[in-house]
Amino acid sequence: MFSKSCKYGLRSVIFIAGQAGENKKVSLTAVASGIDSPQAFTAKILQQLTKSSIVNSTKGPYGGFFIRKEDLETILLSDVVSVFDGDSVYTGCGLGLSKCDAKSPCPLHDKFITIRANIKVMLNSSLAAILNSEAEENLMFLKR
Amino acid sequence: MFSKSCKYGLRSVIFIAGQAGENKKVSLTAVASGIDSPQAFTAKILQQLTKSSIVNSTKGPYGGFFIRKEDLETILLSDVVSVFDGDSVYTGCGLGLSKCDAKSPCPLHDKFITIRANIKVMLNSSLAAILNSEAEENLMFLKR
DNA sequence: GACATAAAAGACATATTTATCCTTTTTAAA
DNA sequence: TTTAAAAAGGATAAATATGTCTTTTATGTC
Ligand code: SF4
Ligand code: SF4
Repeated sequence: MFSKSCKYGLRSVIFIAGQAGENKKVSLTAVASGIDSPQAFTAKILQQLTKSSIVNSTKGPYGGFFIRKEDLETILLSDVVSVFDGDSVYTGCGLGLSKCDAKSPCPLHDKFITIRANIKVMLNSSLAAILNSEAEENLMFLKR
Repeated sequence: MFSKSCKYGLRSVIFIAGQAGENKKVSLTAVASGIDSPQAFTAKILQQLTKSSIVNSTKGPYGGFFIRKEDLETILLSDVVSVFDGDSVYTGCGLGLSKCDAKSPCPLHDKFITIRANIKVMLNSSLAAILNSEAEENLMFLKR
């Protein structure tokens, strides 16, 4: 469904967002251990996320990665996915065909449309929505 | 969604099934050009499909790949997918987590369940169903 | 049996994704 | 100003996916 990078990215963002309460910053080490991912690779993931300004960062002591509280509402999961996997989720064809032509659709057309619509709905969740759906600070699921 | 191998596999099977009317056999060349895929790689794909006895084959002159008419009803798209991508479609986790625990689900749990259910429905289509849904021999969509 | 044809099998090649390591730059605190 | 913490960047390595090529094996025709 999503690339591994994308999954780490989603988990990273959710983890960092979980700390956004007091504008707290988290270090690379904290993120990697918080989502149980390889640290060096996670560094690259976080770089991409900061370059696309989904997360912010400051260098030096007491620095780290963070997301501002007021941004939780506006950042959508789809924003994160598009950084890593582009729009393949929406345009990708179930049979690997290059064109999806609604006029002469393949036999799976309708079913694929449904699936894509579901995915779209899911990715339209804001970070705030994700966090609210869980009991306070219970982000343990990220480390499974 | 599916690996490239899997997509070639699906298209190959649908193409071969389309010829199953008269128990006709099709050569590798015919398949590759019929679904517009790299020939040498398609050979590998077809090997895997015969090894898992989804398609049959005979060597030598007048040989080729074929699917028996009576098997069109029983072969499901899910059979093909599982050859190439295993059960990752069903078990794979949207966040790349190793366990999906329904007791302490992640925030995306419900939405993912829905998506997976849709995929399951789609893959439950038999080859016969796929072929019937199209006007006779109009399998041009395979070459897009 | 000799020959031609077509798939099977395995060795080889390339591309992409995933992951690690090491150095440089920035920054805050002492 | 020195020092240490932390991200940024570049180079590289390992793993996987994708793709090609050559040889072997089976089978129908003559
Ligand atoms: S409907 Fe058919 S042609 Fe369109 S994207 Fe899906 S598989 Fe491809
Ligand atoms: S519901 Fe959550 S834990 Fe379960 S598979 Fe989906 S993302 Fe993973």
